Amino acid sequence: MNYWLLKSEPDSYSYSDLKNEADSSVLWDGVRNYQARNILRDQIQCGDLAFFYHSSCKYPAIVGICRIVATGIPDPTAFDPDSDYFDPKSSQEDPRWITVRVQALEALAKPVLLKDMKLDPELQEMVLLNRSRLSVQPVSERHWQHILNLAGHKANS
DNA sequence: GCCAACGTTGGC
DNA sequence: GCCAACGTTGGC
Repeated sequence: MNYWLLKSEPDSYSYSDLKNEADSSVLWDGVRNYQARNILRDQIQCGDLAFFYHSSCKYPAIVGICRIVATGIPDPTAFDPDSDYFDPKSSQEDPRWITVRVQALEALAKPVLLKDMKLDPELQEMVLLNRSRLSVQPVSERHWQHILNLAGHKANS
């Protein structure tokens, strides 16, 4: 079991939007960064957990928990000429963009603000604080548990 | 809205 | 393969 962090701009797609989906799940489409794609394609496994992070907003923060419920899915928006994410170099036979389906589990009791994470000595090594532009990123188990504690959740065992 | 960081593109 | 130009991300 591994842990991840997924970013989304709440003005375009928020954690509550995910909660409101049928089955609280959605295909994580539209990622067009190769490093993020490689994580989606090669590393994320079914059953892994991910934080849902709100970026580019007034209070950037981790706001909820999701579970990966399906993997290895070609991103259909790459095949759609009407999509903002259309990529003519991606074909059905050789899809360039592979992604996963995520399901909302629960919102954090208290969102964990970026500004507080920046001040927390335990979290200085987080990818979020060092490679802030990567939209799909790993979270260590230690950081995962620490953030859950900050969020007012009981630690898992 | 600004701008630093950094990823991508394309000419050579 | 280098690197300048350009585009995007995302915090502030």
